[in-house]
Amino acid sequence: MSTHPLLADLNERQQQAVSANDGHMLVLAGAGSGKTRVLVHRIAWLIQERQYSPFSVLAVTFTNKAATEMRGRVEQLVGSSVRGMWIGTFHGLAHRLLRAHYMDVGLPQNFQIIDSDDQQRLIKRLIKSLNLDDKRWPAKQAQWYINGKKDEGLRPQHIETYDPTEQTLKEIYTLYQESCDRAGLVDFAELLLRAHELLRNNRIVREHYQNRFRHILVDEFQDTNSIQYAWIRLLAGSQNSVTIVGDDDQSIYGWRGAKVENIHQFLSDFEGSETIRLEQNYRSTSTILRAANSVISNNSGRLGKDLWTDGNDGEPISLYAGFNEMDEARYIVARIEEWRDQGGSLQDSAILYRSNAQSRILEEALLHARVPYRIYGGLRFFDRQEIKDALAYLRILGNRDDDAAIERVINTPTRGIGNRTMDMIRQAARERAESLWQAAKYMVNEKQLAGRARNAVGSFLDFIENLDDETEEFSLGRLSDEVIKKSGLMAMYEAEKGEKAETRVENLKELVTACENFTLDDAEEDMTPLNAFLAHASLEAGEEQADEYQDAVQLMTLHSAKGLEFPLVFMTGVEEGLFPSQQSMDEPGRLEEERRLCYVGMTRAMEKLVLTYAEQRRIYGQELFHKVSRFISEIPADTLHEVRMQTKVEKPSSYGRFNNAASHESFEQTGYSLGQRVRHPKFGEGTVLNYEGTGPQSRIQINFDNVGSKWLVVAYARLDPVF
DNA sequence: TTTGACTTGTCTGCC
DNA sequence: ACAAGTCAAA
Repeated sequence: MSTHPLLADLNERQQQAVSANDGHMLVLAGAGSGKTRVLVHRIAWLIQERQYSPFSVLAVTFTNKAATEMRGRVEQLVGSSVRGMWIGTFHGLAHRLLRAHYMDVGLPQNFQIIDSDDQQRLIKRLIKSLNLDDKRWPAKQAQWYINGKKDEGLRPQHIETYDPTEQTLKEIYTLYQESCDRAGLVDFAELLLRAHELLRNNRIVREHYQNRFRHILVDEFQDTNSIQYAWIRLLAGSQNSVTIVGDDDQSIYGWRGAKVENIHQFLSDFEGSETIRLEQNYRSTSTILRAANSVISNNSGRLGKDLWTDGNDGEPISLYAGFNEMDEARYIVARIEEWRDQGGSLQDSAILYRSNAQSRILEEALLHARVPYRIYGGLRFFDRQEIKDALAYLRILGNRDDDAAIERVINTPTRGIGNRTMDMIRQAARERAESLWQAAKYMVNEKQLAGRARNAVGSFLDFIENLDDETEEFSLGRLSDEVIKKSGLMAMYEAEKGEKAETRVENLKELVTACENFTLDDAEEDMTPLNAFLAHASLEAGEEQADEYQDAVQLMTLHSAKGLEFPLVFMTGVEEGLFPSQQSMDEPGRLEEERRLCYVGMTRAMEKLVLTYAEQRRIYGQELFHKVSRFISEIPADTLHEVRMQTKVEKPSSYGRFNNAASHESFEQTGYSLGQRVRHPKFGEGTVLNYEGTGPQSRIQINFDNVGSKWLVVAYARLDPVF
């Protein structure tokens, strides 16, 4: 039997998944088992072999990046455009549904998406307007409550509670929702919830989509939350085929409502579904795989899966104990330079960290060594203060009732509309149940404001109206340019001094360029360019604008590394309190999630994995001493290789598993730790490289900056620590 | 109302 | 360490 071209180069299990008949399917895909490949080939199979129209396929991913990649790969396989196939993130697809049926869900046509930062500001303001003590009721907590309820599919009226604390939270939720509805604003959770309600309550709409999407495929299913799952169930109806692909060991979004249990739920809700396990790993060396398997085996309640590879052992995993975070960064840069000098490409290396705050030191070290790098995530382009200011003006032009945008820029740059005036406008808006814009207009017209404030507010209103008239015919690029200049934003940032202000000016200019280059894609033909651009800004936050073509080291959090692979991977800050994070140590479930995150990180590495930690680290401006992460002790000792400074002093293998005190051993023996900087009266400053013996007679090796490396007896050398 | 000095909370993560 | 929030002076 000759193999179908779409099945060539696939292993037996993969072929089984790709060529399965209609019906439900769960693909349990381990890290590096060719999961994306299977999904892409499956879609191509449906279109080419089974003759399904691309219109009948719905594919859901978690990131825009994954969606774009998947579409491209399917088109490549099919050999033609797959226009009409719906592929995107849950949020992107929900947005599309709401746009198409805005009237059915009671939204204005030009509704806008607010990000969690906007959301928090809005909530903070509402808490104040309810005369609640904002110490007792932090906006963050209320935000968490509201989003949590929305993720569960709950509206305020569904919540019945006798707990006074929750009653107040419910009150905030109610008021928040009213404000959003009035202003035409939709938060991330609301996108999903509204789209779900649309499908649930509107039979015509529901049946339309149920009849259309015969095949529904969901990637990263372990990260779906309740509302996303309910969404899938509604679309599936009783006749459509649902394929879910996931890995319970890579579930790392429990904190935002993801439920691994959805996998079990799927098996009981979708009767007769076939389960296919992909366990052959094509990515990592067997050493890396063995280590990762060993770590994850400490978790309980796994669906069970044994990853294997027929690849070679490769090098052992390196573990480096930095003296502090600067030393850790220095070591990483040195290893990357070594990799590059041996012919490796920088793009093939990635530095992963637990939290974004860790990136700064790494950046500095790379910058210093002139090694190009690229950061994913973190503070993204459209999240920047100056960009959000400019976008707020654009939003007001599109919709005067956008209270969040008005709040943001009515006095940015300062134009004499202070807190007192704003409080009066807010109060009027609340009493009259209208937007800030309308209330401001009313107060100016009815002379409810004192002379100076009235002038200030009046001229702001006029400014916006005039700007809108003038720019009616403008292209998006010209419009943004005009807005930035006429609003005084550009002048304001130009007047500020310092490097920071300069970047802000640059960013504003870049925003204009982004507007000039922006084009609507197929799915957005129903929108105005302005609205489409604003939606892009919220849903994608500007991933694509970095220079992808330069050969650069990749920096990102462990979370954003999911789904990616690199020949050389550094996992940094492997310390108790950092990774696993302090917050995760209290609840047992959270610790297992951290362990899965560790598993995700390790399995990103193809050839070489380097783990690093710092014995001393500055956090919140305080020097802290962390122990090495417990996850290190879960790695088999024979796959680990401990590196010490430039001399690569190795610990005898009899240390085997590391106890957490071992890393401070050198300090106890000599009073100095490896990597520490010291000053000698004659030789100047240097770094401790190695040590020998114990007590005052011990000798230490120091690499002096000016005179090179020397062995000195601790008792006689008059050394002073340098900090 | 604005500005600058001072105090306080924050560092998980993301669509 | 940094940013956001608070408070008093101009």
